[in-house]
This record gives sequence, structure tokens and C-alpha cells, in this order.
Amino acid sequence: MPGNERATHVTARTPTDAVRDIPEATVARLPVYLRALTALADGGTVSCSSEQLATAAGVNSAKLRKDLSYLGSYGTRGVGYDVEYLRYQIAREIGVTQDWPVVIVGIGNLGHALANFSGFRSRGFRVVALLDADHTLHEQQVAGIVVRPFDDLEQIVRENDVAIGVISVPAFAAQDVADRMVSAGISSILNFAPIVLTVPPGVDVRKVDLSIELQILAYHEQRKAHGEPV
Amino acid sequence: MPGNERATHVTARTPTDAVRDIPEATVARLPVYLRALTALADGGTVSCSSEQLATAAGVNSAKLRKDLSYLGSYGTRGVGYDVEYLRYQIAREIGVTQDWPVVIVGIGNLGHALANFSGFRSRGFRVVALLDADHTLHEQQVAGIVVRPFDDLEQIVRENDVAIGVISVPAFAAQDVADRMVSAGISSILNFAPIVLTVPPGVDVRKVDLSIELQILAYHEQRKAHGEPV
DNA sequence: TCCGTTTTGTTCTCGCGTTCACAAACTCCT
DNA sequence: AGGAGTTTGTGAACGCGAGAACAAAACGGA
Repeated sequence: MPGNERATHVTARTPTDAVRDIPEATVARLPVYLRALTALADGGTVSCSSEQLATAAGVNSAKLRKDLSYLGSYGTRGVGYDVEYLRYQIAREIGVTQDWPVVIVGIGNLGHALANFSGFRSRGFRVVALLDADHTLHEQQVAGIVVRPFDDLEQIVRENDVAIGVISVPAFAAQDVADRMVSAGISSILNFAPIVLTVPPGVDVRKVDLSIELQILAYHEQRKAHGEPV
Repeated sequence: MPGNERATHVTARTPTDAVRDIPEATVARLPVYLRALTALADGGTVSCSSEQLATAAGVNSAKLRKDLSYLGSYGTRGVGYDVEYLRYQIAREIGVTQDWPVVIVGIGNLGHALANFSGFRSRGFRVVALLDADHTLHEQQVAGIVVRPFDDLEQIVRENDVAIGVISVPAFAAQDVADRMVSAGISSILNFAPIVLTVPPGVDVRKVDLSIELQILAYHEQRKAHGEPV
């Protein structure tokens, strides 16, 4: 995805700050590489070539090598990459060597699914709270975590130093939730509500939208059917 | 696909086929415009400028106009766009003026949430079947639809002319499900399993991956914290 | 009818991302 | 030790997308 217009990314950077900045397109692929490396490691693979890893990640090897080159030189020419070493380096670069605390707001069907999603814990995230405005849900346990009132947001963010929030409420409530999150100190939001969120500069928003994905598929599907009569 | 590596898009096009081909980046935004127009129409707005619509869709107006220009000239200079007319034109271009039949495979937590997702019906899709290999789920109703055995896939695809499949099974089962879908005749897949699917040319795959989205946020979050001490 | 105002549709330029192609560097074998 | 074979890391070319800027077209008022 060129540029990646899904993320509203605003970062203040000081001139002295000589941190390599990694292209957004590359950042979006690092998690894929990380997962592929984890799978290789689980399978007992100790070392791999860029070709192998690229295949596992579903990209071509030139792109993979260029992406990795932004992080540094972690391979050995003529040999390949040490799986465990590279895995750690990518995890460190992404920032998932320790767990990030996350709050989920909106415990409907989707919120349930998210709370139960095992990938959270295994991939560098920890759900510290489930919130919902509906008081009939409070005190209920979901995935071993008790659902609390939405108004507890500020307290929870403060106490757990939460930076990432997940919004899985209906569209009409999403902007309000986002506003409260931002004012509580959250600066990265993953939004499942089908609406365009407005947030101040410095806050990152990524959206996941089922109907958009389906409609993109529908477009191509229509093309196939139309282009060549089967 | 250079524009969007999330979709494996292979389309055979005949030389005589003079269908405008719309850039992938534009295709990905059309559903957003469609939604914004629907919201405007619901709010009673009859006509709007590119500026208004762009704001509602969260893009800048130049980009919006350029995107729309790929579809044709549906606006009036000095006036703007007729909301209902433009909405229909975009829906037609995407191919959601009629409903697309969809099957969902994997009725766990996420599958439940997807089955209950109201946006399906309202945005051009119709869930014709819920499938799961776990026979303890069969005969159960989810969102008013009875869960059927995975082995019914071929029959269902044939009888309902299904082109789009949704995969919400665990990662280890996803490739098998995809293979079965493809051989049953499905040519567009929305994959929620955290794995890279391999499919033959001509089949589109889009993936939705929660941990990847979170990890991208984590990367930027780490940067913010590191770059400037709050 | 004519002119000013508004807003679209399009052209142009710039920057980013992808890919190719190759030099550098490492291993292995003789 | 030296050469053949591998594989990484990167410089350069190319193509696509974003945004600015402007010409074309429609409307309204005098």
C-alpha cells in the first residue's frame, strides 16, 4: 500500500535525532516477517535464506532484503539469516519485545472475539481492560477479564500506562470513544467501527473495515465475470 | 500487484476490452466514498461539493476528484455532485447494486461476530451459509442461520453461485479451507487467519490481521516515546 | 447577453516504493 | 591457499500515486 493512507501518522522528529526512519510500506511488512520467522523457528529451522523467508512471507526476495537492509545488516553473505537472531532484531525494531497494555472498548460480538483472540498475548500485547457503556455487561467476565464501565477509562489508562486502544463499538459511538481515549492519553487507536475518525495530530489511527475489504473483492470479482465469459 | 500487496490480483484482459482500469489505490477508496455518500443521503443532503465529500471521507478534495474522474464525469462544474446519482454510480462500479452471496467458514468467536455483522446485508452482501468442521456446532443457529458441515461447501457454492468466501478458522486450518474453496469455485477470499495463503492465479485474497495492525501501531508508538521525552 | 463566481476535471511535477542487477563477502572444496 | 559457488546488501532505473495548480464549464445577476 503506497504511503499507506490508512494510518494518520504524524511524528515530531528533532534534527539531532538520527534514528533511521523506516519506510511505512516496510513497517507494514515487518510483522509479516516476524510471524514467518516465528513459524520457521517453531518448525526447528535455525537458519534461512532470503528466498526461503520471502516465500514464507509471501513477498519476493529482493523486497525482503531491501526491507531488512533498513534495519541493519543482520545476515551473512553466502549463508543467510540466523532465524532466532533476526526474529529478535525485528521484534526489537517493532517494539514488541515487551508487552504493550491495550484496552478494548465495546464488548459486543466483535469485542468478545477480540478479547478471546489468543494472538494478543503471544504477539506482544496484553489486554488490561474491557470497557462498555452498557451496564448490563458490567461484572460479567469475558475471556477471564471482567467488563468495566466506560467511565473507568481515564483511571485505567493512567494506572496501566496504556497507549493503545481498540474501538469495537457501533459507528455512531466511535467518535466519542475516540475523543475520550485521546483525552485520556491514548495515542494509538485501532478502529473497527465503519466511520472515519477525526483525531488530533500525533495520534495514530488504523482502521479495519470488513465491508470495505469485501467491496474491494466484489469489484475485482465483477471484473472477472465481465471481462471474460466463462 | 504494485499498488496493494494485500490483494493477489490477476486479471486476464482481452485487447479489445476497453474497460477503463481503475488504479488499485482508487478502488480501495471507492467504498469509503460510497459510505460517506450514504451517510450524506441519510442526513437529507441532496447535493454536495468535492470538498464536502472529501472531508466526510477523510481525504483531500483533489484526490477525491481525481478518483471520481476514473469513473467518468458525474459532477457538474460550478455546482457539485448529486448525492444519490453519484452514490449509485459508485455502487455500480464496485458491483454492489445487487447482493453478492457469501459463505463464512469457521464459526468461532470471530465467525459469530461476522455472522452477526449487520453491514453485510446493507452493503451489498448476503450470507448464504455458515460452515464449520466441528459437528457439535451443526444444527445450531447463529444470526438466524443454521451452521452446516464444512463438507457441504461444494454443494452450497454450486447452488448459490458463490464467488466470495470468508475464512475465520484457526491458522493451521486456513490453507486447507482456502484450497477447498478454490476448487469449489470461489475466486475471492477474505482471510482472517494469521497466515499467508497460497492460491492459484486468478484468485483474489485479502487479509485482515489484527496483530499486524497492532504491531504497526506499536512501532509508531515506540518511536513517539523514544523520539521526544514527554 | 455578458461577466464574475464557483466548482469540476485534468495536466504536470514530485516523491515513494518496487524491482533489477551486480559488487561484496562468506563458505566449501580441492 | 585459491577458486568456484552462494547469498546478502545496495545503487540505479522505473512506474505509480499524491498533491498542486489551472483550464473548462456551469450558474446567477445585472
